[in-house]
Amino acid sequence: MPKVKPTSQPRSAVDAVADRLHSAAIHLLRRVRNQDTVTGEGPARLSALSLLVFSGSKTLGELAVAEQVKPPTMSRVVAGLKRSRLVEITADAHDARRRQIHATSKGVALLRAGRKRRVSYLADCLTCLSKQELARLCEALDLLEGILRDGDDR
Amino acid sequence: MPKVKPTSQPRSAVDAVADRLHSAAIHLLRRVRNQDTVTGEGPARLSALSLLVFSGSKTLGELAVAEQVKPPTMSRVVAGLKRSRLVEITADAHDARRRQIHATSKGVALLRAGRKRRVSYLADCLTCLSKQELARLCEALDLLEGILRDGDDR
DNA sequence: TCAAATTAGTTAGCATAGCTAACTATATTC
DNA sequence: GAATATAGTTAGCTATGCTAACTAATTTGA
Repeated sequence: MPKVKPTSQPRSAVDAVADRLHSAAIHLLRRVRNQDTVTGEGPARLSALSLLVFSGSKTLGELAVAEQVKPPTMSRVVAGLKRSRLVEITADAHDARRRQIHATSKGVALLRAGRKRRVSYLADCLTCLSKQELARLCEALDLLEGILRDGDDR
Repeated sequence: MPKVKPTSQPRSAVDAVADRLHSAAIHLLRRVRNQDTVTGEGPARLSALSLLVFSGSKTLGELAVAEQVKPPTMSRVVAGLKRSRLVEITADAHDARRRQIHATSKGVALLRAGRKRRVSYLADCLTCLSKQELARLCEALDLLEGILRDGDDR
């Protein structure tokens, strides 16, 4: 939920930026998406795998929350990853209902390769920027990341 | 396809920005996505409808190319939009194989309402930025939009 | 001119990914 | 120890992506 704070900006200006941001994000991801198809795994699986590689093993429920998806959906995503031997599932020591999910080395490798491909593609797009422009983009990312971190609760 | 130009940046710096950009775009859209569910139409339909509202009537093939999707996929998306009375389909005067697809006024209204909801949500997220920070984000968007415009050819 | 080739779209059938509802199995609470 | 709550799964729906194979219309060219 967005913070409801008294805004110091004229609403229309904020709206315009919001709209452009949305559109840019859509178009950017549409470009990048095609780079992922060669892995043979869909976006939901890659995203979940990415989380596992980035932040270690998680239970199914934790994954579902992190990916903003319902448990049955994540259950199937994980089943697919397991079928492809990209994750392993082990019992939780303290709670027999829970299942800990870990990326396998194959999973880590696949993710790294995919990430490399995506990043290379985007990086190629960014090489036309000057050093100064790149720094400007970086600053904006700092801001965005801050916004996206707030309200991780939802 | 990205332009292949001699890069003036150290590769690692560009890669890092590319990676952060990718991640920020994913998380941003994941947030916004939930705002769209209330329309009762899925993302592919909303995206196609958006194009129709933004740039007027199109044939099915044009829509498929613009949305980077194969014709059968777009065929079904358009069928869904038609079922919901968000678009109308008319015969092409010059080529009886072609079908011109137009947004209806209901379609325009639905899209505008959805856009308003999305933008409001994002704008709420952005209100915590200062005027200066917002301006910085704006500059970065100028750069991004430039990059995304190049190679619209694909 | 009319047969062949191309082009626009559809249909059928498969996979992934989202959901809810209803279930099983384990933990927790009283 | 019985009731309740929690973690996951299963079943079954929809939407969105694909390819292959089809129909219908247009264009080519002998």
